[in-house]
Amino acid sequence: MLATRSADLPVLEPSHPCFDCKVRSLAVCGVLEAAALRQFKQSGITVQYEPGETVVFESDVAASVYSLTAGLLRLSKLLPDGRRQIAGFLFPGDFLGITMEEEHAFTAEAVAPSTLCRFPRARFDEFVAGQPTLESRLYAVAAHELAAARQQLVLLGRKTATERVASFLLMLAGRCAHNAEPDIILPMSRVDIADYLGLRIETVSREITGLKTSRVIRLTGRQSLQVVDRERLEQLAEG
Amino acid sequence: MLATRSADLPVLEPSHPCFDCKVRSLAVCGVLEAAALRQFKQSGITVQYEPGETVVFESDVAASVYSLTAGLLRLSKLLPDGRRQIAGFLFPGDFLGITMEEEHAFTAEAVAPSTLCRFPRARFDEFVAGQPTLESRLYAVAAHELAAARQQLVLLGRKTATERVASFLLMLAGRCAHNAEPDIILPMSRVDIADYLGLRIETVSREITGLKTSRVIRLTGRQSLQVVDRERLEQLAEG
DNA sequence: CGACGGATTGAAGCACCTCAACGGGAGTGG
DNA sequence: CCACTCCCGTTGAGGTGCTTCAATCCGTCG
Repeated sequence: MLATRSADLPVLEPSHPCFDCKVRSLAVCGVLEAAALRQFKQSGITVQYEPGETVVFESDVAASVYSLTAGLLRLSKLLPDGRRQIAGFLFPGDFLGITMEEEHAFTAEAVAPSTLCRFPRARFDEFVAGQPTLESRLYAVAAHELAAARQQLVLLGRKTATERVASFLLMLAGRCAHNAEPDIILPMSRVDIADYLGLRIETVSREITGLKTSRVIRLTGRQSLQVVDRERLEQLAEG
Repeated sequence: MLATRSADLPVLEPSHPCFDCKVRSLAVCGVLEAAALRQFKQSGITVQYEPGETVVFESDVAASVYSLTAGLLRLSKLLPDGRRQIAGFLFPGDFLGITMEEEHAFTAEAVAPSTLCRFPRARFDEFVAGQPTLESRLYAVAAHELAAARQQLVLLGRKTATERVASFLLMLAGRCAHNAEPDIILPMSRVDIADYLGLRIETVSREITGLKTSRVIRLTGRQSLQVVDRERLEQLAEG
């Protein structure tokens, strides 16, 4: 697990700019001491985006990096004829801006209303250079993202529609595991799910209906469902 | 480009253990000074693998990291029923072992006869902690791999068979660009190509035949070909 | 209420897969 | 030197899983 153990998290004064942050233990900031964190936070600002708004655009100069504190982003790429692939979703605590290139390779858009801490890239790099723990934390985040992306390669290259949807629901279930309520929330539209799984929305819809019909899941709303037979769902996800 | 500019490469004594290394400028080692490099090299050994041999196995404990100096590796994952996805190929200069997990997530096997420098993970991590330039170089490598993996997500999720094969040939062409001869070498079998592109070998074969028939490429051997109409190939790759 | 956007359902098409046969170069052995 | 085999790649014919196109449903909002 990437999250810093809470025992390691320095306690902050109520006056600290990050005092209220709910994702500090998850975010890269979690490795910083109170003083360093204050300095870090002061070099950035908080920004908000509404659903559908673009945070960074593919081929934009990568002038800033971001830490997502609330909401949900999607990372996507568009082919010339309009086909779209979503490379991943960013959840609170995730970092946006892992690149050594001049330009962003993917577009980042808000799926839900989102709050981010934005840092000028130059200032960020400079700060990182003086904070070895932050640097190695960034490496860990990059390694983690790389493993996730490669796992997704297996899904897109070799899994059937049923396996893809089952894998996706399990991934979301993992994300929701900390919740008290048993519902899995689908914060994104069917179009986003389809573009993430390399399917069409009709296929996603049919697969979800199929899982419902075979009593593996139960729909509790258009954006929420419950896993009835977790074991079966895991079997389906692996083929 | 990730390669260290040759102007930055320290000149080595003929007695230096890395004097003969052909990929130092490409590998992570490229950022080390002669003395540090000597110390680094001494903490590892050189190992050889023949085609088909396994370097690391999926779910093996990640006890070592490697730098590939010659040959070709494939990173792959097997589903329970035998379906296989290749997540990527490692070329000389590439680094094997970007992970913060205890276990490897993918199997690494030799495609061609391969030579690697192997370092015990603990010793490696320790060394890296004392070499900030190496640490940031590793981050750059991870970021680069991440971008490549996400690019491959687009290919697997949204591209047609023709587009996949065309993209693949262009990738190889880029790898061979430094060569004097105009031939693109396909160092891996059709099976490997198919498992990398999320296709069947029959489909790969048909697509290559199609490109040959439409005079976009010319076959100069089973493992080599020439690009006749580069522009057309690029159009085909993008849809 | 009607209109709208997102989701579902249905029917037909097609890109790629599956299964099967064939080809051709490399190695082997007589 | 040719015959044989093996392995890998190619080609062909038929099947299928997902897509495409189209209609319908349903919750939301004016």
